[in-house]
Amino acid sequence: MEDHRRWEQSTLTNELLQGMEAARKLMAEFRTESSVETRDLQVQRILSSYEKALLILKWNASNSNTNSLPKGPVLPSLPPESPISVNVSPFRDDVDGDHPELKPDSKKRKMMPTWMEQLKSSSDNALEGPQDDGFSWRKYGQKDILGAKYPRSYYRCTFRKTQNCWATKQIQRSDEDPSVFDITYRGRHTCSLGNNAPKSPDQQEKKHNYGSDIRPHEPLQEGLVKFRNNLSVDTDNLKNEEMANPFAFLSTSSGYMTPAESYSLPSLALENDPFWGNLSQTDLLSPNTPESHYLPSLSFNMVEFHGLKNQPCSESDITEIISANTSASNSPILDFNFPIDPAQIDPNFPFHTPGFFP
DNA sequence: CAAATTTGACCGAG
DNA sequence: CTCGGTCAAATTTG
Repeated sequence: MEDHRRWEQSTLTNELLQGMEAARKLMAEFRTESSVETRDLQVQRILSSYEKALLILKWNASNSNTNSLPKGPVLPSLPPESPISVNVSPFRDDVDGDHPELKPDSKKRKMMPTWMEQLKSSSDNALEGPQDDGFSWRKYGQKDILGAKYPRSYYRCTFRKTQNCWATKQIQRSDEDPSVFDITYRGRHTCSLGNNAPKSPDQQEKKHNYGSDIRPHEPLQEGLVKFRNNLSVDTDNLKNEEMANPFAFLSTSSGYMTPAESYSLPSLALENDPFWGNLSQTDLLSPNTPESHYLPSLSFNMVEFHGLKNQPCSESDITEIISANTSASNSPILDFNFPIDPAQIDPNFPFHTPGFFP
């Protein structure tokens, strides 16, 4: 409780400060003749910071009187004008108190933290599938799923062998909207990527073949083409970078910080700040990155399962939650469920600003 | 050549 | 048996 307050306080302050900082930089950059990308980056940061701050405030307000433990997809409304649609709902985590990371035996596999996100590619990427999420995955299977139109792809962390990282994910194209991908993550990253370890750029993998499921299958093309037509695309320079951020597990405090800040941070490699660790360092911090791809996606919707110990869910529960969320994706819901310790300041939600087009 | 993907076989759960 | 998930040999990629 107290922890929460302190956490909120510092996060809020932090976000606002960052927003201000970014705004200043932006101003400076407008004077000089800086690149569009740099400006975008700054704007991105500003928006992100303010959004986070707002969310925190919202959440705080709606939660101040009730108990601090939210359960389920309950969060009162966010500002309706908010372009973001984030939905976080608890699911499960490692429940047994032992050391799960070490041996995710087939049995325990089910007990791994699992969460799901649903994201929509911009029309540019509609055929490609979701963009790189900052990790490197190796596809190990593909299955046709019973009532589903599109096959499901199975990925595991590239470093499973070398670093004993057992994170996996599944990607499945949505039936009704081919540009929407349901991504289910399972297990945390324990690899260097997940640990926010500095990583040589050349090691950074970029190409993902999510689109491969489009190949030997049937009328996909036609549906996609149609979709393309429906969406006017002028978003040429817009690369959609989504970020699945299981922030309930997050522990570090990097993220949308200024490069200086990020670098100076000790970057506590606590199991789970995979996303922000990577993104902030590899993507955000290096203007020389060929692709500047953290521009807003058209829509982003994440469902996160975090597992309350006293509230075990079954697989069927999951799907229920998911579909529920899916259908309600227009009403942004946020359910923070942080077992966070106050020292961890900046969980850095992957909020985007889909409405923003320069 | 190594590393990533493809794809049918395999396996366990139900 | 079916289904979803994984394995692993063959193939592709770079």
